[in-house]
Amino acid sequence: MSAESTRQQIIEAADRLFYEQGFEATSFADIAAAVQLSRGNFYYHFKTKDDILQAVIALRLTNTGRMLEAWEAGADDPAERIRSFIHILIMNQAKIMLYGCPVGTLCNELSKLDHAAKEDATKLFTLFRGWLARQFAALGREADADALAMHVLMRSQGVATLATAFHDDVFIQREVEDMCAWLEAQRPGASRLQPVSVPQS
Amino acid sequence: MSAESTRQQIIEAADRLFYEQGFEATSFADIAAAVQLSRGNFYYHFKTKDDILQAVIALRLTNTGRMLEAWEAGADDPAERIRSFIHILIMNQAKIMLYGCPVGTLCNELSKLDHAAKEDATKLFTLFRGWLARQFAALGREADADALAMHVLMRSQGVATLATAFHDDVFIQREVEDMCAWLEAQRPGASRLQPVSVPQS
DNA sequence: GACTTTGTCGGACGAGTGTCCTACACATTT
DNA sequence: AAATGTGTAGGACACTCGTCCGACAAAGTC
Repeated sequence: MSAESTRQQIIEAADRLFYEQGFEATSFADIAAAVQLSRGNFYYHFKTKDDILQAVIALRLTNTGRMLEAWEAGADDPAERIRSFIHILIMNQAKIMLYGCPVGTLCNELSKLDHAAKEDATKLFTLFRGWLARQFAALGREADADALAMHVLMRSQGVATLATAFHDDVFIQREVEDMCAWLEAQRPGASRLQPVSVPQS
Repeated sequence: MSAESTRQQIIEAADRLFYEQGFEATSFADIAAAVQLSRGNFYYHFKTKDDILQAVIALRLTNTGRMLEAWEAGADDPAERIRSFIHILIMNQAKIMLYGCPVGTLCNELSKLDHAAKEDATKLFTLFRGWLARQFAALGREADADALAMHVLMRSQGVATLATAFHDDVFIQREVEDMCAWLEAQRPGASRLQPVSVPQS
């Protein structure tokens, strides 16, 4: 097998395992078993575990960028694009209830470990943040686009954390709908007075 | 030193270290060093690491219960009590920006480890959830009290996660204010039409 | 055919892990 | 003074960890 494709397989397996088990709890042996390689052979592709982490973060940055481009190509209305973001909570519902948000949980773990790559992991958030802010600006909210972006990001993180703890898909559904209602209320054309945004039970 | 007080010291040190470093990343040796005990001596007080985790969760449940009682005693207005909850984001700002929410990060970690104690950790959330729901019910929102409680919990978790990633105290301040504005709008007496709830930048 | 490169294998390394045991200092009781 | 019980110390244990090495097979190059 070519070195490049083996390397890619390793990164993808590590990506999945870091998500499902966490970075520290995933050992070289785990990844090696997943791609059916000897543990020692790893050294040929990655000198250290941190190298794998860097590669995984780079992969996630690439994939995330592609996803954002696809959402942008898929809709002209900025609000519709933001809804695409919100709905990953539902699309990835099952995995989120098991393992949480891949970005949030990784950032949390690396922060606790005081790991050198924690700033790199935060770049994943920054990518979403910038994209969301651009959508809100396109929606006519240039002045507070970044604050609105952080608000959406905040909600998605909160939903993911509680969904993991309570395994409650009804909760996810309800909060996604509430988030979409909030989003509609952010259009500059919308009335200053809005229906009270309440999670319906 | 009495066994009871040594045991208590161990639990408190473990509580802090589990929060700051995470459960798995904290070793017996770390806790032993923190309370200046020999590592081997630990076995006298705790048979396994999981026992310490159980004790830490029990301690947190007790402390949380006490805190909730204090908030209840400190204000008659349910909204004021809920604000007490919201403001822990500001009171613990510094620690949250470093280590996140003690409850959320623990639940996330234990979920990934598929640890037996993950349900016990979730009880910490359940404690807050029930208390918040009772406050919303007292506010006159019996019908959707639990959904509102989850909504507040969700927001606090989201704020904590992003605060850890971005180390942004202005963001925390802004979201706390937005949350308090949202809270006021939940009073049954409040107009059906509300000012658009927007995080101010 | 000889030689180099590439990718893989099995295993060794030192360190650190959770767990567990024995020995001992001290206080209390008999 | 002797015996007992409590809390601590130090280290052994079996194991896993990340890291790293030397050997080797397959492929390509001269």
